[in-house]
Amino acid sequence: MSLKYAILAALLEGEASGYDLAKVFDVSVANFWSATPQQLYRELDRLAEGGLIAARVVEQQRRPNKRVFTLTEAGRDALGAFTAEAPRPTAIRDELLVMTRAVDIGDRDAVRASVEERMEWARAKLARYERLRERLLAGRDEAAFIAAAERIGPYLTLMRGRSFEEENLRWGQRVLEILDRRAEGSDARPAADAEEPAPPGRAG
Amino acid sequence: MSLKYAILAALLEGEASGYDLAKVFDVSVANFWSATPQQLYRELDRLAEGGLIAARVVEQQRRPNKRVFTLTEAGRDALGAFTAEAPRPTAIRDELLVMTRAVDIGDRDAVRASVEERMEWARAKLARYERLRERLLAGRDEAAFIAAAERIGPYLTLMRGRSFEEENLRWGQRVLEILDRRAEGSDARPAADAEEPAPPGRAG
DNA sequence: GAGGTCATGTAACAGGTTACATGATTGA
DNA sequence: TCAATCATGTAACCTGTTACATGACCTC
Repeated sequence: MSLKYAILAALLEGEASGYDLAKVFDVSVANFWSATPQQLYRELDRLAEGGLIAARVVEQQRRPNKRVFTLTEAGRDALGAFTAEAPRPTAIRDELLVMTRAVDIGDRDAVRASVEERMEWARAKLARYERLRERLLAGRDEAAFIAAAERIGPYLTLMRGRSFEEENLRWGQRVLEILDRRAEGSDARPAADAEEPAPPGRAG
Repeated sequence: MSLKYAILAALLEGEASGYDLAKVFDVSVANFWSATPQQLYRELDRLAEGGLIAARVVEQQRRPNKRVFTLTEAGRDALGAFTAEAPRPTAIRDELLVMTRAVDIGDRDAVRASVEERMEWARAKLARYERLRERLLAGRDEAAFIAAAERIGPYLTLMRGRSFEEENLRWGQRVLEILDRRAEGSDARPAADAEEPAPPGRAG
C-alpha cells in the first residue's frame, strides 16, 4: 500500500526514470523501503494513470529512450496527506537473523562467514552514506545545516540509515567474539572426559 | 520463501500452536521477521504436509481444541542446512521513515506525534526484551551465560532487537529536537515574503 | 452484556519476486 | 570478447494483507 508514497517521496529530489529510482531504492531509500525494479515500473504506471506523477519521454541518442517522472501537485498533496496518517510498525525481514537464531543446530562457520559478509556490506553502505551526508551538508557544519536547510527529511532518514548500519557492525563484532569464544570451549573438550588437549611444549 | 525457516527456528523453543506462534511473532521474532496469523496458519499446513513439522491435536475442555506443532528430524535438518546458505540483505519497510523523508512538504506536527508514539513503542519493546533477557540469563551474568548456555542463538537475536529499539529511541529523540528547533525558526519568521501554503491537515 | 482471550479458519485481493527478453554502448 | 551499464518491459508465480466467520469462555 505504500510503495506508492515511498516513490512519491523519492521524487521530491527531482524527476527520475524507473531506472534511476531502482538505483535510489538500492542506496538511500533501502534503509526504510525495499522494492525491486519490477515493482517500481508497475507502480510508476499506476501513479501516472492516477495523475500523481507526470511522465515525459526523453529521447536519447546511443541510449534507449527513457520515461522520466515528476511529482504533480496532486502527488505532492497526496504525499503531504500521507504524512498525517498513523504509520504501521516497522516490518523487518532478515534471513541472517533467522540463521543466527538457529546457529546452535546449524552450521556455525557458515553463519560466522555470513555475519562477516554482512559487516562488509555495512561498511560499504556507511561509506556511501558518508558521501551523501557531505553532499547534503555542502560545506556547512551540522548545526548550520539543520538551521538553514530547506529540506530536513532526507537528512533525518539518512541519520537513521547510518545508525542502523553502525549497529549492524557493532552487533556483528560481538557475535563473532561470542561464536569464537564458544568454539574454543567446545574444541578444547570435544568429548566430556576423553583426552585432554596436548600440553604446551610437545606440539613440535 | 523463508517464513518457513523463521517458523522452524521458532519451533526450536518447543512445540507451539498457530496461536502461540502468532504471539511469538509479535514479540521476540518481530525484530527480524514479521508475519500475520493467516500467513502462519497457511505455512504451518504446508510444513506439516512436507513433513518438516508434526501436528498433534490437543483436546481441551472449555477451550477450542488446538493443533500443536513440533519440529521433526527432517525439519531440524532443513533448518540446519538453511543456516549454510547465503542470506539476502535485510528488507525493511518503515512507513514512519517515508513520512519523515517527506516531512518538509507534509504535516510536521503529525510526523512529530508519530515519532513520539514510535518511541513509546520502543520503550515498551525494550521492557519486554529486558524481561526475556532475565529469563534467558537465569541468574547467571552474561559471561557465564555465553560460556555455558546450550543455545546462544536466541540471545544473539535478542541483542539485535534490543539495539534496534535503543537506536529508535535515540533517533527519535534527535528528530524531535531538530523538528522543534526548526519550528522555532520558522514560527519567528512565518513567511519568506508571501503566505506559505497551508500544510495538509491531519484528516481526523 | 460488552469486550477481550483462546483458537482456527476461508476467500478474495493486493503486493512482491523470479525468470526471461531486448538491444545498443562502453570499458577492461 | 566478456561483462557491465542503460532502460524497459511481460508473464507467471509466490507471499502477504484484509475482511469476515465461528463459538465458548472470562472479566468488568
